[in-house]
Amino acid sequence: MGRLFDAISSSNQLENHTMNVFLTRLLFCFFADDTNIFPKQSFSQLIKNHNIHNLESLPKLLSDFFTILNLEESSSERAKYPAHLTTFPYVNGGLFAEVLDVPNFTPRTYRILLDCIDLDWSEINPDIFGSMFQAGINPEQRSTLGQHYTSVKNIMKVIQPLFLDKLYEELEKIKLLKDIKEKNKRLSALLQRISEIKIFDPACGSGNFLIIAYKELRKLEIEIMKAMSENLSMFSHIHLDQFYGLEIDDFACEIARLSMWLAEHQMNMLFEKELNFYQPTLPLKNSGRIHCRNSLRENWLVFVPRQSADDEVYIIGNPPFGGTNNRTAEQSKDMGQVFSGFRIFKSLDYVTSWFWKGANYIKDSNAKLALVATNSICQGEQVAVLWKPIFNLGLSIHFAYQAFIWANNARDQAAVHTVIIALSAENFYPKFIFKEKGDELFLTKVKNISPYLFEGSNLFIENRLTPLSSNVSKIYLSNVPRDNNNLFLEKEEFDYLSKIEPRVIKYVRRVIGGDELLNSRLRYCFWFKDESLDELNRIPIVREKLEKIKEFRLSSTREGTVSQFTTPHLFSEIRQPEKGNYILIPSPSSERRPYIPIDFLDSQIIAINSFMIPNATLFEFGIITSEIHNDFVRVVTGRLESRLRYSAKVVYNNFPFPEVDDIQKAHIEQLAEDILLTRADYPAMTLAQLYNPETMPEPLKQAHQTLDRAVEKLYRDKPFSDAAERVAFLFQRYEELTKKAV
DNA sequence: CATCCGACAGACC
DNA sequence: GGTCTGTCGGATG
Repeated sequence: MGRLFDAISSSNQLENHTMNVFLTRLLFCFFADDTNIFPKQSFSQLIKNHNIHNLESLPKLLSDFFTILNLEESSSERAKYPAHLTTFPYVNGGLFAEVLDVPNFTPRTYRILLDCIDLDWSEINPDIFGSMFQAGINPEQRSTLGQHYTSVKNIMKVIQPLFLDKLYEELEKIKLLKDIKEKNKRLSALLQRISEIKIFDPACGSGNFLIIAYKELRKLEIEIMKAMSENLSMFSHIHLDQFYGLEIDDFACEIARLSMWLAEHQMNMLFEKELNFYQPTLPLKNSGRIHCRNSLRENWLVFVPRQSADDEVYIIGNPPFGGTNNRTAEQSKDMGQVFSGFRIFKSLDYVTSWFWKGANYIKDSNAKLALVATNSICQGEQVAVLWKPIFNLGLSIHFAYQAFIWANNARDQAAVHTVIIALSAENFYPKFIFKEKGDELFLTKVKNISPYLFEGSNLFIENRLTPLSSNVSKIYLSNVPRDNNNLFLEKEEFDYLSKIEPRVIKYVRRVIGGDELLNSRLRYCFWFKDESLDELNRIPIVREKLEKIKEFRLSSTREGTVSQFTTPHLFSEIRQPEKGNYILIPSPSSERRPYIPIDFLDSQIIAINSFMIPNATLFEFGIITSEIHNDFVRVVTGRLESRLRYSAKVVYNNFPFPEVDDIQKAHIEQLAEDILLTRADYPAMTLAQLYNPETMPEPLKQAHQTLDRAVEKLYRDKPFSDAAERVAFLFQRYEELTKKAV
């Protein structure tokens, strides 16, 4: 089909929309041929019978053919067309309403068309073919669309807990009724109810969510009808116009509409098979209320109107994600409109726009929402910014899927971790937290779901510039080079330079980022702080590197970087401690480790990609490496996919350190030192190996556990039973401390 | 002026 | 080609 598209567009000058509609019509006809929608005549024959030497008349034939499909069978207009066309039925549904410029066919494109016709279209699965098709057609979308495609499994995670499970529960309850009359009455009422449900996907793409939701409601309807013993309805009560979609891409929109018809036809066939009532597919009804619009610039109430606040509306979908560095100018403008009136919002992901608009749609109503999102909206700096205003609308999270790996057809392990979050104005009890571990699914019923998607209060940890706890050392982000790697030296280059240009060696320092710290890698960098640029430029090797840095900085889109082209010998940001030791905390670091590995370093060693606590004490080391601190990190910190990304403003500065006297402090310091000494017993192991759960030496585990218990005891005498209890305790402490501060 | 993030990126087996 | 785990620099507040 991609070949057909390429062939047609290379030999024709058609508008995008025209091309999209034309291909959609062809697809419908292929499908109609193979599934008996065209009972008397076949489109394939019509095309195949056409004389290949007379291709210039093909557009006229197709154009007439499209007109016929748009003419009611009783219409006198039909008589004006040849007999082999008028045996085709009236299709309607808007698919053939528009008068189209039909493209010309070359012998080559005609052959490709015949190849397409010969495929078996009856087997196509409308829930997935849209995305496949779209990816195959649109060159610039070929690379990205596969990633946005939502599998049926993932769609079910959204719609089952949102409404499907409850409807089936209701059906099962009714089935148990003894009184036949009452039972039938209740079944009719349920039928009526599902015929009034509205499903809305505000970023519907090619319609996956709408199609699956439609099919599932039709299946439920069949079950309801089977349970009825009288007044059996002979037709389906569920209509495509209960399904609403907004989609910015015109082609995706056309495909979504088409897919809804295909799904309807398939469900009609199932309906007939299960209940023995024939459902005519033609003429097509309104194919859902799917509009090609920028969802974020529209008032959703106009597209999905409500008779009253009691209407049963479900907003579902998987809107696009886009972090601050990954948005188009247009998308940033969208966010400006959606979050107008917000003082801070630009650090939010693009996907949160749909949450905020959705939250405003469902507030004070019976409408509910469940959307897929990147896990970053429930971690780190975004949490307070987004969830505070949402909860202030009187909404709560009534079910959630904790972060899971996004699986798609492109790659098994996708490049993002996702969550599913459902919001409603109704305060359900219990609320459900779903957690996937491998192939297993765990369900916890809880009283409240925190914005971090754990059981707990609606407390948010806000960005804080200085430590909440007094008498704690300040933490700093490490140095930032912005040098395009020109100030750095690997071990080999360092050795080489030592030989050929020994006068630069005095400027070289060891440099440590997460990688070097954890894996004991040796890496060096030029540290030209306090050196004269003119002097440095006299050394050819250095001069060459500095030229490259100058060029790199000048080409940056970041103003601050550009202005530093005059100081190419310096790191872009320098915060290196002048003397003494500092604690280095890598960011990020694997979540598999029971503790984030941290270490003391000499100030001569330059830090990058991490956090530094200059002049830190063993006490601070002990607290940061303790289990309770790591528990806190796991809940609140931002993550790189699932990796823990330590942070200053979210984690360290908000962590309620325990209050201690000198004796208690000395005790912690001694236990912290024990850890360092135990590590030193394994000089051949890297920190990554020492803290790998599979290779962590038993004595080191012991030393940590001893420290863990001692730190816990500083908070309260009674031991905690698990991480959840420790974090709940810390949150409470945080709340008290922040209240006091006001 | 300092920090957080990545519908990732790149190394390693 | 899976699997594992952290670079780097822009945008932001």
